[in-house]
Amino acid sequence: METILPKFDSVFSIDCVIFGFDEGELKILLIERNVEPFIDWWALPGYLVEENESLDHAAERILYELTGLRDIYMDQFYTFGDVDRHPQGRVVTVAYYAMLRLNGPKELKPVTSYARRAVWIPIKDLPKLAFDHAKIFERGFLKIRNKITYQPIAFELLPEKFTLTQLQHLYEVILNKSLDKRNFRKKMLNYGILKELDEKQKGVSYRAAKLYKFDKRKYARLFQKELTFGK
Amino acid sequence: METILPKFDSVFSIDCVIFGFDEGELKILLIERNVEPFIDWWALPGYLVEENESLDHAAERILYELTGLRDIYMDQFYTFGDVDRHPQGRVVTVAYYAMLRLNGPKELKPVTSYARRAVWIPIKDLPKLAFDHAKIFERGFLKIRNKITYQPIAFELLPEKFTLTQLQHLYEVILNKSLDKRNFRKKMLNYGILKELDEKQKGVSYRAAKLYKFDKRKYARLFQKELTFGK
DNA sequence: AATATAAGGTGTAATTATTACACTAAGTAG
DNA sequence: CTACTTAGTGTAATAATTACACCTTATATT
Repeated sequence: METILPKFDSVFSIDCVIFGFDEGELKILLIERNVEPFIDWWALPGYLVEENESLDHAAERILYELTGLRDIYMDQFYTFGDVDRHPQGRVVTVAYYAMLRLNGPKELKPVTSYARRAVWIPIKDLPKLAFDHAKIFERGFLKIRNKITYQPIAFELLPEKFTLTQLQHLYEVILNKSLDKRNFRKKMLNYGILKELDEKQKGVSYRAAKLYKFDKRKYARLFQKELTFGK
Repeated sequence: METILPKFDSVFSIDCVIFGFDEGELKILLIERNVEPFIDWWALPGYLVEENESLDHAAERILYELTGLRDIYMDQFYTFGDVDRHPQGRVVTVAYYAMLRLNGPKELKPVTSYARRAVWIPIKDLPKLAFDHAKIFERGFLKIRNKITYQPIAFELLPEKFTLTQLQHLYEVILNKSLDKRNFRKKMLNYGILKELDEKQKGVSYRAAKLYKFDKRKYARLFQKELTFGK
């Protein structure tokens, strides 16, 4: 590995692809930058790693500063280190994704100096992004699309109580294909990681669906098992 | 992301888990360190990233310096950034794995200053490793174990021409379980990514097995498809 | 009260993939 | 020519995946 430190000025940052599911759409949280470079551009939330924090800690901090939320499922997925990815010098960035239950406001007032505001934006109409953030987003999205086929991470995006139709819809949005209702239910219920509640949906203008809860204990058992989806 | 650079002295490095398959064993390439810290310890090959090279380039360079080989399949798998992982300061390291056809000598004379020598060591008897390299190895190994179940990366480890038994043995070593010969062959041949040759093994003191070649064209088609293994 | 609307909820048969399992064939060495 | 060692092969049972359509239930409307 390494010998005499440091060799040249370098710095690393964290960037986060924060997914949320709302109004039947998959969204990510973007910030409007307040500082140069790329001032006024949309960007992924991210910032430099502090001197005395681990990468994971930095990722959690950045998420907290934007959303006020802690203890969110985050996963590191790739590190981007092209020489010219930052116009002001060498910055290597470690990318994380997170999945959030969306229920708060659509626009957040972040408690950071570098972002004017943070907004949930549907992934199907993302604006141009600063730096190489479009590439980072792409890779993060690919990651969760793969992951969802063998690990039920989708639950992180749903409210605590949800209907099977909501769950299916989320899968469809992430996988970008439609699934067969009967097969989907059969498969999901077979996993045994859903707890059927004695409750039904409220406030809908049609037949209310049963609500389900995600069973974390049983989920843990399935953790490493591969699950796939067909049509 | 980032604003005014840099904030503090920091540096990043690459560490490589380089797999090879030889004498029926899965091995990795370790170096004996020539410099402080951890002088005389075994470590994963790795070094600081240069000012004007990308991460991928640095990984390839490090591999080249050790083995003289270029154009090897390498994949970034995780970045380790605990504050205290390096005794001399903050070093974030980006880890790559590589897979190599092993046919050269078992000990290499690396053309680097920081390594006294490089040796292929079976993963089942790894020595204590410098820094957090044991953790890095573990994660890399886990990665290829998962990956091999859905992508035929195993071919990178075999000679150009190989027998089905050799291939099966490699799978067994990586997955750490024995597989059924008939099922394994059926499945492998079904993928259609093997080309049967008109050649047989030479120099064995028993019935010689047919040799196969890996068909890269067809492999590319299967690339994203998931393949799993049972017993 | 009757009707329309909209989503909820359900089963089966066909196909495909996975698993378990044991013997004969072929070549080499003595 | 015999013994040894690995190569090579098929089938039946089980499990998983797919394709596919109708009735039910709650609400809203008249």
